[in-house]
Amino acid sequence: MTKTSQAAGLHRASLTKLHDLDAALELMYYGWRGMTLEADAYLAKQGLSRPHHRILYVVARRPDIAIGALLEVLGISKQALSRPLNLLLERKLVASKRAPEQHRSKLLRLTEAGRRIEQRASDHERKVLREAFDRAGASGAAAWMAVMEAIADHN
Amino acid sequence: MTKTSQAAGLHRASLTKLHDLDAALELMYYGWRGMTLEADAYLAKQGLSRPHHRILYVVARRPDIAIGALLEVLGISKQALSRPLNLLLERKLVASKRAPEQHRSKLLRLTEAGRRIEQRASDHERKVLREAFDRAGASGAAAWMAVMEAIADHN
DNA sequence: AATCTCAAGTCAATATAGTTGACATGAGAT
DNA sequence: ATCTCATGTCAACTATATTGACTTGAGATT
Repeated sequence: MTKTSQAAGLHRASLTKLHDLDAALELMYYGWRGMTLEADAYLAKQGLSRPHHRILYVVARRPDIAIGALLEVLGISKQALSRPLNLLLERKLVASKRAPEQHRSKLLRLTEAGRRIEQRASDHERKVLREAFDRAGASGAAAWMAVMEAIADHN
Repeated sequence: MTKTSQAAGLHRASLTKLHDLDAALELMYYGWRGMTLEADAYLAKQGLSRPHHRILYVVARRPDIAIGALLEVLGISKQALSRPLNLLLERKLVASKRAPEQHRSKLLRLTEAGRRIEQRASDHERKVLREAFDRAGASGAAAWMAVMEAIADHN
């Protein structure tokens, strides 16, 4: 977890392009890495990682989400959720309470500390995007969004 | 590996946006998923997965690459490389030979079968990109590339 | 010839992120 | 009383990675 290593050689290795879309394909790969690199380093310093961040991100945007709904949004099994979520509960980054009327479900919310960590981690990612959008201008940013939507929603 | 599951609930969950860049941030996540979904399904049918594809992709574009150089490009440890690479060698998707002069290093190349699988897997990814670029037009595609480069090289 | 170095390979232990299956619990609904 | 439903937990497993320690085989150096 120390990650002092050569940070995955990722200076966009110079590979021969066999197809005209190879450059775009590689950009998707390195783009993901570029966006998450600093956030991951910050999270690692907190003893957390990507799955913890995903939980924090979703709970921040859906306060009082039930565990079942969280599982659906994240698309993982409840057993896979339990470890990272329990860590977040232990560290009091997430708080849970029973629903007042629907006493069967447990509702999740971020604590102040959880909100702070979520915000800082996501800020690292948004900073990278903001700088890229600033360079590209408003029209470039809009075009990027349109292309990404087409890719994301493809089928 | 069967992945018959509900494919990770990934219909871009409707989350409240706390920041104006949240939408972009989520698009990066779902974009990666959208691009790789079909390729991963194809690879799984072949009993392979992402790390195998990364190896095939790099070796296809750097014929006669040595193992040490491959490790650098991939940014992983040799122990992490050995399992997937050995599988590819066993299945004769990758062939290795000793360098003629520099007999210490082992040079890797794709076989015909390896080339075919690499091409098909990457084709799935390129298809998604091509459709998105077609919708966005040449200027949209260029803008996307420019933004992605800024994100990838951010550092 | 003996030794040093270097690329590659392998063994063991560990971490993380996920899976499925089986079962327990506690509360509401019938 | 029992059924259902949301949650929680135990166990066994898989895949992908890590570090450390060591071997092997070939070339280079002394």
